[in-house]
Formats: sequence, C-alpha cells, structure tokens
Amino acid sequence: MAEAEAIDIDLEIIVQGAHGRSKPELRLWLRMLSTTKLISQEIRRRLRAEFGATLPQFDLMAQLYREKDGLRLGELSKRTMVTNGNVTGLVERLEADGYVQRVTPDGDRRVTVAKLTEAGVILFAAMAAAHEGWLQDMMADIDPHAVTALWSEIGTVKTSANNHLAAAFE
Amino acid sequence: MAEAEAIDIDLEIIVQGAHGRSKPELRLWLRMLSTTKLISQEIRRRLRAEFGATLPQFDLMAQLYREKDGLRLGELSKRTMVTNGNVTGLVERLEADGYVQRVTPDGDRRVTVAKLTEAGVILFAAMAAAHEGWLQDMMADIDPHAVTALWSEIGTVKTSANNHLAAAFE
DNA sequence: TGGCGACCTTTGACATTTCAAATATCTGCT
DNA sequence: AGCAGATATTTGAAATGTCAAAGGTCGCCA
Repeated sequence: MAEAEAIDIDLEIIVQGAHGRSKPELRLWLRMLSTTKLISQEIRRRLRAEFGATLPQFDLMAQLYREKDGLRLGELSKRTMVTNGNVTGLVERLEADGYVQRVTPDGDRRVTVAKLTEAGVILFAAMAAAHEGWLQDMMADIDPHAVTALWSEIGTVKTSANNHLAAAFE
Repeated sequence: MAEAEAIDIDLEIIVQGAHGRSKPELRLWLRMLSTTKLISQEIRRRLRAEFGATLPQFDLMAQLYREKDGLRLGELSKRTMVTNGNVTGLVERLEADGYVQRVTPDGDRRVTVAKLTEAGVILFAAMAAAHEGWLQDMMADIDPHAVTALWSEIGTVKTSANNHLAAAFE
C-alpha cells in the first residue's frame, strides 16, 4: 500500500500562500500541528487495535487513575481540556463498559464524582504501560538531550500562548 | 472568571503514574499535546467568532487555495490528514455554503475534484491573514531564534515518528 | 469482449467535539 | 423564610472524526 508517501505531504503545505515563504511562527505552528496529529493518530490506532479503547477515553481514565478518590466532572473537564458536555457522554460510555463509576457525594447534590472501577484500574495500567512504550518507540531516533530540551522550549511556547488568549481578559 | 487557572492544570498530569517521574519522551509528548490543543482551541474560537468558520474547514480551504485547479477528494484527505468519509461531508457543507465547488472530470468518472469558488478564495484570504496574525501574537513572547530552532527540532520528532508507524509495514 | 481486480468516493454506524440553553442545587443576603 | 445569583451537570443541535462496507468506474488481460 502506498500509505507511507501520504505522510510527508501533510498539513505543512497550508496557507503560506502562493507567495511562498511564510512567517516562522506559522511554519512552527504547522509543523507542531502535523506532528501532533501524526502521533495522535498512531496512538489512536494502537489503542483501538490492542485495547478497543479510544484516545479520549484513555485521557480521561489517566486523570482518574492518579486520583484514587475520583474527580468531579468539572475537574475532569478542565484537566482533559474537554468541554463539560463532552465529559458527560464520555463518562456515560465508560460507565456502561464498567470502567468508571459515578457517585454523588452527600454534601453537594449538584456534584458528580467519577472514579475508576477495579476493572478500570487494571485496564488503564495496561494501556499506560503500552502507551509509554509506543512513545519511546516513536521518539527513538531523537537525541535524548534534544527530547529534554524540546520539552523545555515547548514550555515557553505554551506560556506565550497562554498569555495571549483572547478569552481570559480578566 | 476563573478561566485562566484551569489552563495550567492540563493534560500534562496524565499517566506518569502514581510513582511520579515518567520517561522524558512521555513528558515531551504530553507537553506537545497540551500546547497544540491550547493553541488549536484558541484558533477555533477566533475563526468561529470572526468568520463563522471551523478549523477543519479552514484547513481544507487552505489546501484548495494553493491549488487553483482543485484537488481530488482523496488528495484532500491525505493532505488534511482526515479520512475519506470525513472529507465528503466537509466538502458537502462548504459547497452548500458556496465556498467550494465539486466537478467530475471527463476522463475519469470515479473522481471528484473540489476547488474554491471566488467567494471561497476571498473568504480564505481574509482568514489566512488573520490566522497568521493570531499565531504571531500567541508566539510573541518566544525568542525568534528559538522559533526557528524549534521548527527544525520538531522536524526530527516528526521524522522519527514517521519511521516507527505500525501501519506502514511495506 | 467479458470479467476481475484496483481505485475513488460515498454511506452508515458510532464516538467525540463544541456551544448554548436548560436543569438542579447550593449559598448568601435580606 | 425566601429569593437572587453562583455552581455543576445534562441536554440538544450541528459538525467533525474513525472505520468498515458498499457503490461506481476504470484498466487490463485472457
């Protein structure tokens, strides 16, 4: 299958107009976006193939995994960067599958707390181990120093972006 | 509104187990993912607010913009990294809005070629200009040298990932 | 010339996504 | 007590996303 050649074409050919050259910020963004998309899709494929799970489910379970007491849906929403309405459905399906359980605490009946079931803990532990391995595999060709350096540099990107969001004009 | 504080919590708190420390590759991945998500969402908000358009529509139009003769849907699918089935609907809606036109070439009736209409060209040009500005804004706090360096380093990430995809075992 | 296999797009079933509006519940103030 | 405003979640509509299967069309070869 001529699947591989498709991969190099990619999003990076976006915008940068007929004129040709585009601003470095735009180039960087397009490369970040296409790289992230590429890796995400690979992870999604493998999660599906090996565990029958989706990436959003994995993300959600990851948050619950490190909070044994569970999380309110609003907290889950913030941490997964997913809207409230979306969390509702995600949790619903995970509950139907028996990996997550919903509880309403006594104190406040507006609140719903989601936590992993035992089956959920077991499944997630397996997925997390595989997931980490996949990443090491996919990043195997990168100089280890570069990995750390990149982590740090991308931190500045994130900070900068955070400081220039239109929404949060408090 | 306590919107800003949510942003720093984020995906990065994924996985890395109860044990704490996680592999550098995983940390890098989580940071790339959360940063990309953050910026994507901001762009989506602004596209919607200022142009009533969605990000996938923008992406698709970007591809068509630089190919005046249009693209076959399969090509569009590869370049936007979106599945075939998805492209069908995307193009359908853009056609309904009058920004894209579908044509079946004489030679091969299996093929559908999509191209921007005049209205599409005009709209996209405006969006692209704004889009580039938003990115420069969001990346304003980054050292310009770092922007270029990052672009290059992320290239190695992309290459490495590409070389370790499970799918393309040709 | 008939048909098989390859190629291109659409369709259908689901899951995820966002936004906005609707529900429920709680809190504090009068 | 009682209600206004703040909080928390759900719902509903529309778009996007995947995958697998189905539909056409084409090319080639026996």
